[in-house]
Amino acid sequence: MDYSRMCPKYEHAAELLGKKWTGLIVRVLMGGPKRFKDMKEQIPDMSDKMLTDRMKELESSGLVKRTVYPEMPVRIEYELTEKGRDLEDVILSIQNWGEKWM
Amino acid sequence: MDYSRMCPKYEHAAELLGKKWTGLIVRVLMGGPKRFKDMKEQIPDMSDKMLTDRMKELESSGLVKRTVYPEMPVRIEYELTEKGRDLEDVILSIQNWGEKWM
DNA sequence: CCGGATCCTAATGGATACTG
DNA sequence: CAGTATCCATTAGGATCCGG
Repeated sequence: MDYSRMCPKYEHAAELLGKKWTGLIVRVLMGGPKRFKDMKEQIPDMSDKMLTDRMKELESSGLVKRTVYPEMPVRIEYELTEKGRDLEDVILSIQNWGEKWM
Repeated sequence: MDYSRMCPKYEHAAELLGKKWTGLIVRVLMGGPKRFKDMKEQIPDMSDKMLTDRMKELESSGLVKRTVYPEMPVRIEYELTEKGRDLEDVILSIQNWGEKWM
């Protein structure tokens, strides 16, 4: 049995979730669509670069949808896709474990 | 609302699980106590150093218990603690999500 | 058998300043 | 408002050799 080749999907998912800020960002988006500045307000310890980097990752992983509203000034909203919303169970189970043991 | 200070336990847990090999190691140990060489066999892509580093982390985090049997040659076994075994739900929920979406 | 020690590279995290 | 760009420090990951 070779676990390193057995569970690539698991590994990929875990590495995604384990990156710093990712879980917090997903949690914020669980509250509905948000703008860049909204997220900065709710996670003030995170730098602009980190937020930008993570949003790009989340978008390219299909967890988040980015919509540009061509107003003036331009408005951009981020919202979870179904794939992203489906993470809720995972996040709750990590949360429960963390509360119990950390 | 400041999420970055709200969820330190969640963050810590997620970063632990997100590190490479950690999930696989815990999965292997779910099958019962294992020796160093057993784990290398089941996760052959992982280097000795990675296994050593992860086992130390897991031990100092209280997920794994290390027992030395003073035989000749010395035998060392690693097994999950209750804290470690309690991760099963978390791992399964990541697994389910990964299978569905990745 | 079970690592430890060393060395190296790549990836990540972050501070700061700037822009359409 | 919603990012870029730059630079720097730290960490993670890994190859290889060594030792009780």
